[in-house]
Amino acid sequence: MAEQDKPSKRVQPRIARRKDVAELAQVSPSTVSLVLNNTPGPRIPDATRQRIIDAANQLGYQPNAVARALVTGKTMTIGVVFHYIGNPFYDTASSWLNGAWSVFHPHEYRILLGEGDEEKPLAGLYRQRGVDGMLMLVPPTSPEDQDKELQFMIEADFPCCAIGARLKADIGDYVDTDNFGAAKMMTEKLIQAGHKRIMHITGPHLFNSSAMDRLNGYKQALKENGIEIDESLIRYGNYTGTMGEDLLNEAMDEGVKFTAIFAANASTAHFAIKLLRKRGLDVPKDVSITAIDRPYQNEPLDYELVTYQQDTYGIGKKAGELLLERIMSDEVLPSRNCYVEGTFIDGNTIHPV
Amino acid sequence: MAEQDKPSKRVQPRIARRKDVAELAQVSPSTVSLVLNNTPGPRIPDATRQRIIDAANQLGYQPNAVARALVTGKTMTIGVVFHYIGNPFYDTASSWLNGAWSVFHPHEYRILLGEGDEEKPLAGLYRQRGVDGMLMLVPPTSPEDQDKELQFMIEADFPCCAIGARLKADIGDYVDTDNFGAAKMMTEKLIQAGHKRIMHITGPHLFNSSAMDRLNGYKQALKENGIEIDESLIRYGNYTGTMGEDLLNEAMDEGVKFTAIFAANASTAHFAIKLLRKRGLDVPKDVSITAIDRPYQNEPLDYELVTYQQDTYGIGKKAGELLLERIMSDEVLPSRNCYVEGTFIDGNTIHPV
DNA sequence: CTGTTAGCGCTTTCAA
DNA sequence: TTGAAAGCGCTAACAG
Repeated sequence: MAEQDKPSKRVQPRIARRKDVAELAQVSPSTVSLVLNNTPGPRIPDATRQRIIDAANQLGYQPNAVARALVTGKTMTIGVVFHYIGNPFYDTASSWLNGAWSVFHPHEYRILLGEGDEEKPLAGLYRQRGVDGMLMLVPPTSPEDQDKELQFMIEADFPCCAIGARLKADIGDYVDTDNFGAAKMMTEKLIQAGHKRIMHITGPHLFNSSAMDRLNGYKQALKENGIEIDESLIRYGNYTGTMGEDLLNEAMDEGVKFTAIFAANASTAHFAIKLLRKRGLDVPKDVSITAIDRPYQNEPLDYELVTYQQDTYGIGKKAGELLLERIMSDEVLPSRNCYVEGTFIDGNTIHPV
Repeated sequence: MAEQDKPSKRVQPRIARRKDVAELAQVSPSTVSLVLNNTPGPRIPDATRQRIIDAANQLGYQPNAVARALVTGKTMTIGVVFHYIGNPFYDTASSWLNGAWSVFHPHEYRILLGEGDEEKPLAGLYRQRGVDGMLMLVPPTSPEDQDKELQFMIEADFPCCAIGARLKADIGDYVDTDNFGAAKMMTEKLIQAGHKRIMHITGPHLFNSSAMDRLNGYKQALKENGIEIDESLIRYGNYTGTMGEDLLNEAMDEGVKFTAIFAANASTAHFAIKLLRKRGLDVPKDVSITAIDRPYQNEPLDYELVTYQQDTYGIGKKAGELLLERIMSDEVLPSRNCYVEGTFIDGNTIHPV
């Protein structure tokens, strides 16, 4: 009675506690835990066991996760952090999350959405909320951008996994598309069609490892095929279509000659195609184009981009698996880089030279 | 020393506790709380205060949210539940979430992603994880589908807010587009262009209140304009384009005559347009079309749909605000239905009859 | 087999 | 002005 008398205007039907179950089942609270948690050691007779289970059901009892977390030190919560973007949710993020969700949900882990804060993206989730592991979506590539909290977590062997950009070498897990390989492949598609003057419009290669890898894959393809790298053909963009459009416009104004473009992503390719057409060129007759990822596919386009489709769901799933494994393991696992295979999508944006 | 000796192979740099701060600052643990929480009553002298703050900074101390939650009863966590869908994340969900995030984040509330489970979508978040409030995305409309947990929460005056479909009348808050008004408007656009035989391809009106409201808005528009409702013109779909396509195909095979279509959403409209063209009809010359929401706008379409664009970000934000207000308030607030205004988008899919 | 006990880290009276 | 102590609900030894 007395304990219900906190002066609150909300009169809530009290959520059943362990004690309530114990009283109803005529046992002590710890026995309730023993039974409901299926604790291995002690053997509770079936009669008692059943009494407790019935009581729990009757009261709709579910153990308070907060109290449990306090004593076990595990919150059964995975932090998901989106680095350095204003909006924490965007389209591919959904499918990464779906993949991760699919592995965590069955294990009773829940996803807590991170700070989304440039200042302290990790501190809160790790130190305050006590998440059991962390999934970092597109963290910054360069070491100096990786904050002290990350450093602290790494030294603590805290389970974490990066997606979409790797951390410093050999630190934590990393799951992504093989951006190097994909870029190399998509460049080679153009080379195989006879192209030699291939422009590459990059992503933000200084801040994002996927953009860097794609750039390197492009270069490698040229090298292996005896094509000299011409810096005037490399235009440093940032994955946004409008930026890519401007860069291409600039290059064309400069009179740079090229017969093909490998665009770092679909949006860049899309805007490039728009611009080329605006300037009276035909795709692929005059300029062939490949890229990575597809334009949003629910809507019809009047071209079919030759591209490499990332498996974002698969990446999220794999990342979840690695992270879960790391969380489950008592040992400190070595860092793992893991590439999830995507799909080559053929189309009509390549024309033999 | 002894307390570090738990047999774990992970040697973590210990996260600083309140006690550590207290020792470093030469005060008692409770004084640390007093200072760091800015507790109103006691006046700690500035010297002590500063010593504590310095110590906290030096150790990177941040209060353990789990322990705090256990004693305060507030987890500073908002549960977000996606009802009855396999994948908890999808495109519009992102923008709802972004809106909600924008209000919760500054108040230190974090978002915990819900069960996504048809069995017990609410129980875990509410009873186990102890979230302070719940945002329900597209919950089922019909009372019998609203589970017992929801009933329990309602009786407990637990703060919750539905988005995208309302709960039973006058229970909890509800934020959405004014689907009735929007549907009425989009139907009237067709009527104003002289159309009288207007087909409506609905959403899942039995399970989703937005679909139901749109259907009613359509009917109301006809009524107010003296047009008799012809049941053969109402085709009961489920918001998916393919379903809409089949229904339209069926209707046309039956020889139903119509000069316009009000589609319940953009996907339905899109597939309808595709089908009409396939069957040799021109949009809008032969059939005019309006809908609600726009097709994915980053890609070019060869039509511009006359439609009503929902403000999903705004809806999420408003829902967050109502929920936060409810959480903050000691009193039990009355239920509120709140409509967030969208935008009429003109296009070229209406042709005067 | 089951109950008692000692915390997990914190907030919050209440004393000193 | 500060510290001591109780307790949030639970787990996990350890007794009995």
